[in-house]
Amino acid sequence: MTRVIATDGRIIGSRAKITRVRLLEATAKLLSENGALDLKVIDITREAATSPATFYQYFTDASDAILELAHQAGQDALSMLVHLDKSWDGPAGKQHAIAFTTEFVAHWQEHSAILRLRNLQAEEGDVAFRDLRGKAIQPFMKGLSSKIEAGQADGRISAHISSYATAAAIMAMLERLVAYLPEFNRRGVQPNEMIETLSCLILQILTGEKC
Amino acid sequence: MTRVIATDGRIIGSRAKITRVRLLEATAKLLSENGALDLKVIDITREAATSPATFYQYFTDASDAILELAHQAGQDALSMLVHLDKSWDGPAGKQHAIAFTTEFVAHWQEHSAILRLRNLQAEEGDVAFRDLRGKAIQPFMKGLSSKIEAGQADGRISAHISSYATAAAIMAMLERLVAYLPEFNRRGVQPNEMIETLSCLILQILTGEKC
DNA sequence: TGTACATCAGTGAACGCGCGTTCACTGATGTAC
DNA sequence: TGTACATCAGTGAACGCGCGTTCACTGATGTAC
Repeated sequence: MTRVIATDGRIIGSRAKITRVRLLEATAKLLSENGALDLKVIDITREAATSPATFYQYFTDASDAILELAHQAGQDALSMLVHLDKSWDGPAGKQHAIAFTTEFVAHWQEHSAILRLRNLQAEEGDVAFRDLRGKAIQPFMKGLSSKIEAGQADGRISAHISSYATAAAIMAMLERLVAYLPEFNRRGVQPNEMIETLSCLILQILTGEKC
Repeated sequence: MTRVIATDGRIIGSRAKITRVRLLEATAKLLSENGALDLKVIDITREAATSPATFYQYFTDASDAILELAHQAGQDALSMLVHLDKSWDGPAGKQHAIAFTTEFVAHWQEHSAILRLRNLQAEEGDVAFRDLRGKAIQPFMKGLSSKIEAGQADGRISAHISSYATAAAIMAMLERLVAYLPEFNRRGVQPNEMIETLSCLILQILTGEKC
């Protein structure tokens, strides 16, 4: 994934890789501190203590760097898929649901600035971001919808709902609920209470069992 | 809400109001066509066939206009609250759920560019947008959580989940699922199928009944 | 182990564009009599 | 009903800033012998 050639055709060695990473880190930092609307290449290079010309050796523009960050965030999410591979039936289901939810929420909290921007760009029609998002979400959608389909085959879940739409609804809940966390804080709802509730809902949707 | 005084202290008459509306419409149009990242005051005035100086008579800057649009969108959402005032118990519940879901989704589709941006700004810490969003969401949260609390009082819903977190989860689902609609299209999931599924899930969460 | 050369990596400094913003002005509309 | 004046509304044109982007250059590192 990491390109081996700079934008001007130079071959990138180990030293250059470090600089590139520094630029990416600076981008991520500014993104979460100041938001997407005033991200500037010049600020990134200031933050990374380098020069604008250097930035353009590694990225064609700011959105190129963001795309890379979004890609990395997507990769980082894959590890939690193990929780979807297991069966959530029976008493152990709750533990899996909680583990999955906890990790998903933590992942979104950690990468919130980038994931938010990725989604915004995707929704505004940027093809590169849309593809990236599609690929990042696909394994989750698959894991969730196969659980629903299994439940439908067993008759535990109503057969006339769309497994794909249901999986999307769960993803929507997970992705978006992180935005409510600061509000939860203000209202005195504890994070673990929120995780607990969310896990319950997801488990209920996926297995048809109340919890 | 609509201010009666221009930024330079002039009193705004009926003619000026029309110009102001034209500027707002132009802002909304550009926002949904080109996205938030390259919205420019100069483009807004070009679109509205007026001059930059005129824009600054009515708004202090672009985000001032967006704030106003977001406010209007919030007002526009209030009408669907009637569906939450009714009881969703019994066989009629499904109809109310579908009506509510349908209107909510339609509302988000209509104002997606602005609501998306409002939420982004709110999450990135802009106080004005956060307040606006808080106020817009509040009646929905209240309507949903009181349904949940009623269900908990009846014993139909587990008592150890947070009604607030559950309400937020439903809002999250509703708000975010609109982003999946284009993907649904591509996969051949019909919009009404999605509404149906979403209504089922919400009804199940709110009443504890499978549907 | 040292020297010469090739290649990798970084950047100073400048250019130019386009946007945000404002001011001083013109034009349009309303109102008093 | 017309005229004079006050007020509302709109804008041309300019300023200046700051950002994106590039080029030609210097400096650092690696490698051959």
